[in-house]
Amino acid sequence: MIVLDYTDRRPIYEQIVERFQSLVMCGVLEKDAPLPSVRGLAMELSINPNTIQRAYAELERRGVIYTVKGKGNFVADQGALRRLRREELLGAATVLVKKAKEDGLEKQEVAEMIDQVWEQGGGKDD
Amino acid sequence: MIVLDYTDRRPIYEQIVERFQSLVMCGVLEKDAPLPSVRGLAMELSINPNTIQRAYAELERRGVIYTVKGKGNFVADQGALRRLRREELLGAATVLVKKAKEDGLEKQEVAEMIDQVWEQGGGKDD
DNA sequence: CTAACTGTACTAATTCGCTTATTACAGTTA
DNA sequence: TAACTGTAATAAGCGAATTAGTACAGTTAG
Repeated sequence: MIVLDYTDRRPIYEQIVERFQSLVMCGVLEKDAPLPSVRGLAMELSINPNTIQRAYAELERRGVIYTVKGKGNFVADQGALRRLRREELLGAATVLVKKAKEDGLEKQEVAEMIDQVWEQGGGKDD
Repeated sequence: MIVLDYTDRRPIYEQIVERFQSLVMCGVLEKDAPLPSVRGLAMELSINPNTIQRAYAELERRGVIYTVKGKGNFVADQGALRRLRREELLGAATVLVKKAKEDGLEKQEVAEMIDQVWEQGGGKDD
């Protein structure tokens, strides 16, 4: 369910955060579904429990999951998550626009590029 | 010409690389234009010459600039660069589209988002 | 109650990449 | 020759990420 990419420059706790966020967002993990235990997942990934702990703490801070001491971590209500994803989407759009402007492209050109990627790109509606 | 952002998580040598790449890409720096000297730019930015050196080495590796020992660094022919930036731009667009599809958005909605970010975002044409 | 799970907290040590400091060498040019 | 250019190399410092280890607290099944 979780795969680490050690060639990725981002820290692994951040990869874990992103990964669970995606799993929740796309419906694989539904509301109140339990996440792997801190120690269990650490064992499975052959990393330190502290690192999992850090990832879970961040997920809770973002409102993606909630914690019950002694029981575990569970997927939270998705209201906050939708807002979060909206922000991420805006972030991605901002990156793209920034690059495009740096290169002196016109808005029209970016729109065409989006159009092209949308059609060809391996997405959900294929 | 070069501004460092210490709140940016990326290393400064990478910021310098990106910055010069943009300057070349948008035509501010044309073919064979000289770049600031290693020591000079280091002085101006109050950082170590080694860091500039590293950035210039990377720019040369990418084919954005070329070096003449004893004389300086100069902007290379832009053929390779255009292809490079095009790829980066496509990458950013792909990330955006992927996220959007994950969230079940329509192409139209993404276009509107781009439009909005384009207008409000502090960009080149303000 | 006990054992075996859960999460939480904290400190020390390590590792790794970025950056600095410093020195030295080599090519160019006025 | 003097004052620029780039290049190379080593040592040191720093900070973030990660590990290791220990301890404490809540839950649950036997």
